[in-house]
Amino acid sequence: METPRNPHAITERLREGLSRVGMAMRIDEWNRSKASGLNPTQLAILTLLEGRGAGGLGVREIAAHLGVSQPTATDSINALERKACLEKRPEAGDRRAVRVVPTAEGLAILKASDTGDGLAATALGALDDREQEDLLLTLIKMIRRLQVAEAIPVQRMCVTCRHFSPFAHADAARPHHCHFVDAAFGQRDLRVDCRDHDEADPASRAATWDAFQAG
Amino acid sequence: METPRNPHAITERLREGLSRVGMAMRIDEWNRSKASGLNPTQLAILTLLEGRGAGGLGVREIAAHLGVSQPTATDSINALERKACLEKRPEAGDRRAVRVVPTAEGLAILKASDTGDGLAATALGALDDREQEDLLLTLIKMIRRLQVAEAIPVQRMCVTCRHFSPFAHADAARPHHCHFVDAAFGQRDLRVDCRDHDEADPASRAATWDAFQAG
DNA sequence: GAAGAGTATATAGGAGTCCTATATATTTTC
DNA sequence: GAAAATATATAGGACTCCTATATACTCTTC
Repeated sequence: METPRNPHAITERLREGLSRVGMAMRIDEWNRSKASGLNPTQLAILTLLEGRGAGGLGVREIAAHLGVSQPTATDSINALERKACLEKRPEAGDRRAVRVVPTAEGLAILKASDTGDGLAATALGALDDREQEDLLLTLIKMIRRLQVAEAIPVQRMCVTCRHFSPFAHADAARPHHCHFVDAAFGQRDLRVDCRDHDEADPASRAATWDAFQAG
Repeated sequence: METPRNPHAITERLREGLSRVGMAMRIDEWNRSKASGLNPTQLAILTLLEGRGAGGLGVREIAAHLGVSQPTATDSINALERKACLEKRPEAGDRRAVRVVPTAEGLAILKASDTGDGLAATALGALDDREQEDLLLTLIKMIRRLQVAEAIPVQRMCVTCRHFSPFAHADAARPHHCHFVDAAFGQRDLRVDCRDHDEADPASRAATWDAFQAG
């Protein structure tokens, strides 16, 4: 595994590459934020809350999903509350806790700011269908590893969902099955953040992953 | 291309996935920053300057590489200057301009903070050699597209370098050649940010890329 | 059933990021 | 040599982000 000079591990170069792509995504987020009056962190919180239903999330959960400290999450939640984009509701049965729920106003701003194009779209546009699918599987693997290591909260991915049956069908284009919607779907349709996600228990998560990998 | 429900484009899910991995990398950067006393942005600037030699970079260039506004770059450069991690030297021949150069102190802090492991390493550890190589190629494609679109400054990648000859050798394990070190190397050794990079002119960049893609 | 331990959130305090708009000092161009 | 362009700095302001700690509950345990 000789390299031209100053050998770096491939993981180091992958990190560099991911970081460049990440930079483009940050620029996208700022552009998106200009129209809305909310900065990227605030948009990230609303995005997180969107589709989690009326139950909302606690402050601590939001912090974990954003990868920031709890006081930082409180800061940003307060900023959004001032702007009437969300509200804190008392949690029934625990008077210390709070449920953070987006307002209709907040969801409208979020929706309006979603242009759907930008630098991330440009970058992904360099890839053909096959490469996109491979990238999706690669990212899912990486995210799952982070979950298993308990470095990030469980994401709402198909591969950790109770409703997911990998390679349940013979059809190579649509081998998987989702019991929630009771329909077959393909590798490229795997979800990273599905609002109908229902976390499976650890044992069946592991079994599902094995079946997914073997398929 | 039916999906279980609420069909999202695959690009949307890829963006989500990249964003999760990016979050893990941000957490890494904060962890790294704790020991050093420099925050992630400051470490990013030093990383950028490291290996660019005594010539350094201008404020505007640094801003472009970080994807932030010029005043923001000035802010962070000043913070680093206060901490004696870099200095601003007058540019010979242009009295408006400045060359930002890291100090030995700054480089030492940078080096000391580089643990080499962390969440990014964990995530990448879920991949086998083949997947890592594919991911590297995918990222290079994406980054190149962003460069071509002039969304980000030219990165110091092999595929835009004057010294790079793609598929110059019959050896499938080491098909490429670097004229700077005059050695053959493989796909998985492609650089994302090589300090010996020498940007080729647009015409030969395009020709090199075509040859690289065809190979 | 009252300490004590643990958990959920808020506050305090402070450095620094990040923006837009604008000022200052030079080059460069016509 | 005036106007246009360029390189950086300043001003002003909203917030992010941290650590440490306070406050208010809830759960455990003797």
